[in-house]
Amino acid sequence: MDKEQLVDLLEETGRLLELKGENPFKVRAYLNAARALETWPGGLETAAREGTLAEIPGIGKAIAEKIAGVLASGEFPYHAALKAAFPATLFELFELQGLGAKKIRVLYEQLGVSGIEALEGVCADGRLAALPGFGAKTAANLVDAIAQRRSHAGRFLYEKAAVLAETLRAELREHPAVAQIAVAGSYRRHKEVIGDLDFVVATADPEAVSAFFIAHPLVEGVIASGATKSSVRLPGGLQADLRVVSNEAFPFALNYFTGSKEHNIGMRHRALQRGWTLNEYRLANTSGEPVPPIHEEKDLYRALGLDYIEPELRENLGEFAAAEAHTLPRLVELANLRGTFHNHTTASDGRNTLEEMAEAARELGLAYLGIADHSKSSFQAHGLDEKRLAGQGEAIRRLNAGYGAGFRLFAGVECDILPDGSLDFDDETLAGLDYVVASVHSVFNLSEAAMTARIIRAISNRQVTMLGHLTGRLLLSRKPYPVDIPAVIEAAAATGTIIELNCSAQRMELDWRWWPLAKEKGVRCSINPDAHSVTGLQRLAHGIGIARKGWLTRGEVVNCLPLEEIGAVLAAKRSRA
DNA sequence: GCCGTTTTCGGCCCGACTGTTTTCAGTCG
Repeated sequence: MDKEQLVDLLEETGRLLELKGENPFKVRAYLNAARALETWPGGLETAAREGTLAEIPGIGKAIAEKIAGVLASGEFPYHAALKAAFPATLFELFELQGLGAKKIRVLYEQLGVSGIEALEGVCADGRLAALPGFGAKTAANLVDAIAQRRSHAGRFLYEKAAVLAETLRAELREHPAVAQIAVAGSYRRHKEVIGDLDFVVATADPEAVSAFFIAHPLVEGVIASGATKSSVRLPGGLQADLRVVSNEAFPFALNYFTGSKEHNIGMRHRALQRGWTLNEYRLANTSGEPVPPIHEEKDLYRALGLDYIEPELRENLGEFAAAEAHTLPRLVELANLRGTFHNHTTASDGRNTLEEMAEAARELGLAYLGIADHSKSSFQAHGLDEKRLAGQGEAIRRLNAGYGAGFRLFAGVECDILPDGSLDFDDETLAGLDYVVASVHSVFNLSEAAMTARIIRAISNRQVTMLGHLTGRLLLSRKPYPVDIPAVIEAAAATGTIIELNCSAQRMELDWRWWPLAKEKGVRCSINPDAHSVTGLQRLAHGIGIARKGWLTRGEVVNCLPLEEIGAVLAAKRSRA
C-alpha cells in the first residue's frame, strides 16, 4: 500500500462518513488527515514502525492506529464496512455541481438513485422534483450539471487557464468603474492545475462591474449572479467567479479568495489569538487591542505578526512558522533567469532550427541556451545517433564563434535512460558534450523498486549533469510511473546531480511539493522549458511560478547563474573525486 | 476525530447564492 492509495482511502472514508450523516467535524478530520499525509514528506513505513504517525499534524491517535493497521495488514475494515452501505457508483454524484452529501443521501434513500444514469431518469420523470427540498429548477440544474460533466473534465492546465484569466483581467481593468483588480485563487498561488478563476474587483459601482462581467463575450453561461458574487462558465467549461467589494475591503477579499483554504484557517486562527476576527471584508477587534490600519495585504500580514507571505507559498506547509521567524526565503523571479537547458530543435522533434531557437533565446534576453535533442533510442522523436549528435556539436561551435561574449549555446543531449538504467550513449560520447539531461521515455511499467534503481543507476553516471522529468507524468492525462522520489533526491544529492523542473505545461515536475526536501538535501534545480519551438521558451515564466511554490531561491536554481559561472557548474560532477 | 497561550472539554471559518421555502437548508469556495 503506497501513500497515494492510503490518501485515497482516507478521503473516501471522509466522504462515506458524510453520506452516513456523521458529525461534520469527524468528516473533516478524515479529509484533513488525507491532506496531511499527502504533503508529508517522510516515509510511512518508518513512521508506523516508530509509532510517530500521530505526530503528523492533522493525524491523531485514532487515525494513526487505523493507518498502522492498514499498513500492517493491507486491510481497512472501518472503510470497508462504511463502503458496504453504499453502491460504488454513488461517488460520481459528488462530481456534479449542486449535489452534496445530504442531497445524494436523500436521492439514494428515497429514490434509490445510485449513480448519474439513475439520476438522469428521476430528473426526467419528475420524481426528483417531487421530493421535499427539491423542485423543478433543481432537476433542470442537475440535467445541466450532468451535461457539463460529460463535456468537460473540470480541471485545467495552468497555461490554458492563464490565457482566459489574463484576457478577462485586462478587459476588466479597462472598465471605468474598476478601481483595483486581481485574479486570486489557485491561479494566483500558481497551482499547476486550476479548477476555476477567481476575480476580485474593488469598485464603487458593483452593479456595473457585475453586469459587464456576466455579459462579456467570453461568457458562455451564467451560473449565479448576485450583488457581490457572480459565477460564469467560460470556453472549455472553465468556471470564473467575480467578487466585487469596496476599496477598503479589497486587501481582505484578495487575501481570502487567494487562499488556500488551509492558509486562510491559519490566518483566521492568528486573528482570533489576538482577540480579532478576520473575514473577506475586514479585520475587526472583538476582545483585543485596536486593529492597525490595513491598506494592502502586506499590512494584514504585519498586523498578524508575520512577514509578507508570497501567494505561491500559501498552502499551510510551513509558511506561518517561517514568516513568524523571519526565515521566509526570497523567492526566485523570472528576471533572475540567465539561460536554460533542455530545448529541442528540428534535429529531433522540435519545430524550429538551432539558429531560430538561439535567436529566440537572445530576444528573451537570455545569456545562454542549452540544446538537448533526443537520443537515438527515442525513434518516435527522431532521436540523434552519435554521428548526427557530433554534427550538431559542430554547428553549435560555429554559431558560438559568431556570438561574441554576451551569448553562448551549450551542446547537450536529452539522453534516454534505458530500462536497466544504462544510458543511450557511451561515456566517451557523453563526455564530448557540455552537459547531459537524462530522462526516462520508455518502459514505464516497472515496479517502484526497479524504476527507482534504474533512475539512480543513471544519475550515478558522472556524465549525467541533470535528471529530466522525474516521474513521466502528464497532468490530467497520464499518471506518474511509480518511483521512490525521496530515494532519487538522496541519490541526486550524493552524486551532485541537478534535478530538472520541467515546465512543459503538462509536466511541471519535479513537483513543487518535493522541492523543499530536495533543497534541504542540497540538490540544485534547473528550470527547463522542454521547448519544442521558439514559443515554448515562454513557458519559463510558468516554471518560475512552480519553482517559487517549491520555496526555491535564485541560489538554488542553476540557470540563474551568469554565463561566466554556469560552465563550471555543468562540469562540476565530472571533476568530482 | 483533532487539538490545546481558550489545554482533556468543547470548540472546530463563515459568508454568498440558490431554490425551496415563509425562515431556512444545502452547496460552494
